[in-house]
Amino acid sequence: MIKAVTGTRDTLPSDIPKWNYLQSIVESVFSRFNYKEIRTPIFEDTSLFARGIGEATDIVGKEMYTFLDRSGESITLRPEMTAGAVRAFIEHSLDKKQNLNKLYYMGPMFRQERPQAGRFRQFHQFGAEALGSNDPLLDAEMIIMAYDIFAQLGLKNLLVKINSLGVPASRENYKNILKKHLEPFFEKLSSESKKRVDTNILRLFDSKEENDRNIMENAPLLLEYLDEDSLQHFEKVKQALLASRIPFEVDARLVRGLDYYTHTTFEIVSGSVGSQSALCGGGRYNLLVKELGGPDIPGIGFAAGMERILLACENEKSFTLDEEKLDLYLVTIEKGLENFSYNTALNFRRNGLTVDLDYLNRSVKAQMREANRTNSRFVLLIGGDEFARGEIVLKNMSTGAQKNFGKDEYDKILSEIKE
RNA sequence: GUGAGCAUAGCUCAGUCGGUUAGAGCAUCUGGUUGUGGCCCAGAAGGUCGUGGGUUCGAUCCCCAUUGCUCACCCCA
Repeated sequence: MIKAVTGTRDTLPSDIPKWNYLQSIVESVFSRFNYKEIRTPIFEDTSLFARGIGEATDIVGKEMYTFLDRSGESITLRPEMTAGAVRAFIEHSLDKKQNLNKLYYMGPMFRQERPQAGRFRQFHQFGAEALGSNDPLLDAEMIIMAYDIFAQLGLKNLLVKINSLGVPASRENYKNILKKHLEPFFEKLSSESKKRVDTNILRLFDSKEENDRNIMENAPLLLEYLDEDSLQHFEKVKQALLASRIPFEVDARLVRGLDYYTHTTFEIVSGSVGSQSALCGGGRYNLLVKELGGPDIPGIGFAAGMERILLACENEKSFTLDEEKLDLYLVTIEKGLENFSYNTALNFRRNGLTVDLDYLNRSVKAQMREANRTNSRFVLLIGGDEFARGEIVLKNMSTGAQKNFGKDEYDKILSEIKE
């Protein structure tokens, strides 16, 4: 048997309603904040991600689905959306059309990792990007939108964490201070952390090694070394969050994995999923647009993992959806009337009802069971004495009451069903 | 890439201290009025016990390998 490739999943008809529900909430929240949807290709030139996300990151280093196409181009399935959105923004000079572009997206992403609870190789994200303003209110807006979406889904067990990485100058300065501080402890660090001292020293705060954690416990924090502008920016973000009544905490150890972040970074984690608990993450990236060959324009964005969100919703039973119902099921009692039933069904379908009927030549009992199984509100019985008199019988499946109609009285039947 | 656990019917799982016809619940199908659902009752269908090899008179059960899944690490949404 051929099965879905490792880390990919089928979304079966029974799964679709909750996905649609999630998507409808995402769309409604984003559009109320006046974000416009953007769709970009699922694959891009490999160099876009190498430059945009950063060569040193795990995503680029070991997780991308990269291949040569038939003409020898190196192609990569998008592992995240920001790089593609920014590429499109630059390519179409969106900054020339309006000063601030507020964009959102939804779609599949690809990373070749070992699957785990809440992690897949093809997974889905929604997210937003605001390009063209350094206003801290936009930083807060991202967090508010994400939080509002989660809240509308009924999620409870959430924690908003924010931090600031400042600007490159103060960050470089701080990195040197941190490096000096760690020198006496260097030999005690885990081997992974030793490598990171040179490549990405901030990530040492992320280490789960007991020993590393102890060492980092007393390390100086970046927040203490931010320049004045960065501190003010961060302060305004916090004020906006306070005003929005979203609970948050400053986590000076929150360091995000992508190279392009400046100033604000944030993450919302759920206590209701497994160890992959980040439902969304994002931050400001004032250098990325320029890095990708565009104008010197600031940006901020976030991305949220839809599988993780739905997992949290299921574990918390945070919402329930109505059962899917049919308006009408046609039961043909008598052989030879199949065409009449079929055409009658078609007529009601064209009048906006959700209608089905038997295609398996089954007994009346089996047809009734099918009507029940599909949660049909009404059944139309076709055949027998009534049909010989020119009538068909409408049965209300919740009350069991039956009513006769002339077999051409579609309008009467329609209004009976619609009320 | 590393580690651990699991693999029996469509689904969720029993079970065999190695022995002949491998079970349950749910789901499916048929019947219980010649033309009426849900509940109930009766019955049916459905499994080469993940795959390959080994041990044995005999393996679904023990051993080895392999594949897949799950969870965790790394990292991330």
